[in-house]
Amino acid sequence: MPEPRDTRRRPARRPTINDVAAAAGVSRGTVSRVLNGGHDVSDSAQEAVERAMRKTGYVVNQHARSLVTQRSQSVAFILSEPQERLFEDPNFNVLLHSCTQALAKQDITLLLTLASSLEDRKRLGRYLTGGHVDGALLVSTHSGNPLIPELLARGLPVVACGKPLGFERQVAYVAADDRDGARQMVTYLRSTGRRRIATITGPLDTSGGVERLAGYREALADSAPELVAHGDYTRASGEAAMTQLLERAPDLDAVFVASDLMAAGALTALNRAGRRVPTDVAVGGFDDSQIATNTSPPLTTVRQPYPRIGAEMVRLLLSSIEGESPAAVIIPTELIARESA
Amino acid sequence: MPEPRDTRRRPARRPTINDVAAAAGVSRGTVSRVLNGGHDVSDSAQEAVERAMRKTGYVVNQHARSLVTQRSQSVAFILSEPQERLFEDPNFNVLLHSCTQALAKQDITLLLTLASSLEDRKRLGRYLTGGHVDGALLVSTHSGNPLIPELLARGLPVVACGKPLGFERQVAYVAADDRDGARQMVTYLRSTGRRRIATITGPLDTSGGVERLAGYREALADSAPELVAHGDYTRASGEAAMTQLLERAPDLDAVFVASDLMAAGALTALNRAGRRVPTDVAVGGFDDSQIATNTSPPLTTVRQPYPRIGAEMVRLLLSSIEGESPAAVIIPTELIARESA
DNA sequence: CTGAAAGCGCTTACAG
DNA sequence: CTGAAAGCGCTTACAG
Repeated sequence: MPEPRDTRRRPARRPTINDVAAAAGVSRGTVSRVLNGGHDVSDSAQEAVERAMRKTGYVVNQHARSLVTQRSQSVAFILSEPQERLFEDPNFNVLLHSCTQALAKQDITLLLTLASSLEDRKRLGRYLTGGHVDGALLVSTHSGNPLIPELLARGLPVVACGKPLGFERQVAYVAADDRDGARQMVTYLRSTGRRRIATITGPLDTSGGVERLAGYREALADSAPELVAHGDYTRASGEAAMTQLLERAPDLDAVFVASDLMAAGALTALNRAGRRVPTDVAVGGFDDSQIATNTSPPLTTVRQPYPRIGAEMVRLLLSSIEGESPAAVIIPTELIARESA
Repeated sequence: MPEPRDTRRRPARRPTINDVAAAAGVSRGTVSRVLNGGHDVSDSAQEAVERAMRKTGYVVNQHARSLVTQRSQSVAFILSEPQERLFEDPNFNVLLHSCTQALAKQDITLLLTLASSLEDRKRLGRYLTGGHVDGALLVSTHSGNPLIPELLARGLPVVACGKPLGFERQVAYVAADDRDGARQMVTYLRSTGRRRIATITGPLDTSGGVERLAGYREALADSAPELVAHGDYTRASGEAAMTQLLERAPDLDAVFVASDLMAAGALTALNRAGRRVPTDVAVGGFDDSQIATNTSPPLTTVRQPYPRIGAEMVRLLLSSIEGESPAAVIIPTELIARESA
């Protein structure tokens, strides 16, 4: 009969700074100095420590380090959206990428956290304020999100993408110039001779929803209520809103849609209704995401410079972690003309 | 002239266990016992501590706690894929969701980490082995992924989704029965009278790619090489592979595609080539993801039970954290007949 | 340039 | 049931 094997792994004791110090024949203080940039350390000591670290396979214990420095060297990227949206909307992808890049330069890890349900948000609040992260990037902020006041109360540095409605003064944020972008688009549509210009808005509890609608109204002498329909940034909502608009205002000759993804949905509805784009109806989007070039016809849209937005968010967050008070950065948008309008 | 305001926020000192102890008139030990389940604490002490915690706004410092318990109460969900795939493929979404659910029950936080570039993987390796997480869920594992040996060497508990090629014995994993699923599908296609059955495989450095191809071959008396084309699980690759197959074997009357997303791409190619599905060509997918019901026609496919896969992964990871040795779980698959075959 | 020492905020045997 | 004390693994003035 085979001897019963112990199936439990013995969790190997990790080498500590003491092991390294012993192996290198120096004090823990010197090892620590090497770990933290090697200032005030002689070449010979530096070398001995480095060799000892390799030999022992030393990896710093972040908890111990964080306990004294009060820094975790990581920040959270918080998506408080239903998970489906995260995966449907390429904007998140692009923003995530640019934030990761910007943080990597500072050797800070980005933790992606999802907070779809209320339950999730509670756990997340505890996690974030437990010292796990030095700050948070808040991505899609609907007004009434309970996470904001909680993080604020705990003093966690936060930077939002888009104006955080209700917290404009207290939370740093980076936003594209939504209002001006919408205005540019509508002005452009008018310049091409369109007269019955409808709009599909984003959710009105987000600044993107509110501001782009405001820009639309500003650019129009008179905006008829039947020309305004609402979406929630999903493709399906764009399709539904377009269908609705066609029923209410069959004579419309243009539509400004507050996101490319919704615009793609609107194209589907127009196509089904037999309207040609742009001959019968001109369509303008917003974002200039990857979608804009994949639709048929490709979308005329308003570019949100996400790489820059991400970089600015990171910059603001790091300075907020250093104690700077919350600032707002507004980044200009640009009209990109393609074939849909 | 207005007095220059100090724009720096004073980082408020967080209350510690000492503040709570003082406010409650007990020792730190007693506060700690309340924090850790309240065993061996009198009702009156318990109550006094709870009141003191509310009053002081106490939140436990996780670093201090982790330093002594050697546990972080969080695990990483590692996606070592280009970010685009994460966002394109709904499987990740579903798996992520089920893992989050399963972990939430244990009050463990899930950290989503992306490791697209080599640079990312290095940073991540450091992060993960620095004690930040108690274990890792490895999601899309191509053979040759350098993260696995690194995590292994550091003794971090790891569970993979799909057989981790090259590490089957050393890494716990959960996989659908890929081979049998493929066999079922091909057998089904034959049972409906198809004779020239092609396949579009997944990447051959993943177990899903290898095993589904093996199942396809097993179910066929003789498989001709011109009937096999390769994809990488993206939609575009499915479309390209189908185009290729139609050129090489214009007389094919069925195709088994190793993922629903690639199958959607294949449908596009078939449609463009004027082949009717399923009249001219039957198409079988794999996954039974959301895509399967959205294509036209809806896909006949093989269901991977992701909710169960996620739950099993979490179970294995937790027991691995407890010191259990790596196990493998194979979950049966099921044929779902719809209209494409 | 280097070491000894204090301290970060917790948990957990150990006595009582 | 409770307190005093040791210790988790680091960093950082402070002396020298």
